[in-house]
Amino acid sequence: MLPVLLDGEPVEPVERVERADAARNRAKLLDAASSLIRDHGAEHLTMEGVASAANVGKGTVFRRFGDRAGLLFAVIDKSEKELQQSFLFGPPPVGPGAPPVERLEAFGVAALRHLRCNMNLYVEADRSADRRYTSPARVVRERHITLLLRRAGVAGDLELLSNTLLNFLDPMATEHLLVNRGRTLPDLEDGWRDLVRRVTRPA
Amino acid sequence: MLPVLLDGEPVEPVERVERADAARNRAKLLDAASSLIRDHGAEHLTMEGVASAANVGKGTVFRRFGDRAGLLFAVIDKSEKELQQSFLFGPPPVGPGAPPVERLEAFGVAALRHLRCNMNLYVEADRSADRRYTSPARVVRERHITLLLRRAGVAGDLELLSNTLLNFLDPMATEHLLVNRGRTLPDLEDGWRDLVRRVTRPA
DNA sequence: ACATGAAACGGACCACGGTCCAGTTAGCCC
DNA sequence: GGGCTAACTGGACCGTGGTCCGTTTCATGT
Repeated sequence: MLPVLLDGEPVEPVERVERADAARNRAKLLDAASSLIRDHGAEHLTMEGVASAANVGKGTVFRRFGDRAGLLFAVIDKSEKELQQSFLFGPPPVGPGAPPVERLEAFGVAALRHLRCNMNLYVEADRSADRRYTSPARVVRERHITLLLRRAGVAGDLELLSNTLLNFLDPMATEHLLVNRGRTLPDLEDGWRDLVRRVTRPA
Repeated sequence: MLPVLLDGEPVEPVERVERADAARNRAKLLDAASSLIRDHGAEHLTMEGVASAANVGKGTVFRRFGDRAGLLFAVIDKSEKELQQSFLFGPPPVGPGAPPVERLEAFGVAALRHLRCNMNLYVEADRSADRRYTSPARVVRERHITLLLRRAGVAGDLELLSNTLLNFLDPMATEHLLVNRGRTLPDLEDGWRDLVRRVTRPA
């Protein structure tokens, strides 16, 4: 019995398991990509390069990851998940237990530091991206921020405010400030805390 | 007498005049590009297409405009200049004469409406861009916002605050909210005014 | 074991952005 | 006008992201 499809919703409840060879290739490709990135930098990663380093056809890379951004996000995924764990379930102040505004401040600082460690990877993933605003990572972050804002009793259009805060942590924006403007990480951390306070401050 | 070059600064004070044939080709190319964009949308503009529509070699397009983003910015330039005129020299509240916070609010609203009219062009120009943070248009806007914040007596890191405000007006971010999130232009205008108030509100 | 069909594979192929350089031309000085 | 040089030109060329489709491989039912 198939599930009933009510309308044109982008349903995908099937969640087919990946065939063994496919899973093997996914792992080989992720390994190859990580190595290449470590050795030559994400900005020099090419799809053909990954394919041949993994002894696999180019088409396979695209079939597995969709496009270059997809591959890069997959490479990022592991460490991104760790960050998510820390702010969803980890110890305060970034995890649950601290007051919402404090958590918000801590979240941004953690995100900035995390970003700093993987800067070129994040920048590269964001570059070719319509995904920039729809990546699962971003969605999770946005939900988190929105929740904290609500808990902090902030009134107003929380979706827009969340987006504004998230944009402060945007990889390319951050890189621009650090590289082209000579700002430092502590500058940005202070800037984040200040912004959070301004946004959450009651009228 | 040449100007003295102190060190490795990226000096470019020469400002050579463009040769007559070069100027003619620039005009032909801009015309061709505008037509193609009007007829088929900026997202389908190709450099080769522009070249052949203007009866000119592909190399010439790149020589004149550097890259695709450069060409798109050049096409945008005229209307962007009009916007600049309005907030630098036009009538209040967007131009000089109104109190700074009011001008800031009016500026964002004007920028959003302007953006809305040329959405795909701005999005396309921003897409392939490291220029996103260094385009002359952005620099002018940032100076303007910084100035208004200073005049409004806002304390804090004005560079970061300006960037935050500017990012709210980012073409891709705006498009995402309008298209993927179903927000409306008035939503965004309200969001901008609210953000300005939060940012400029004294501690 | 074997048949069968869906999923995965690989690499030829295409489009487009960007580079290069040998040949041409505009402007300037005599 | 004639010669000189820097600027301009065009299009062949390259690298890379992404598609396509004939072939191969896996999983499952019998």
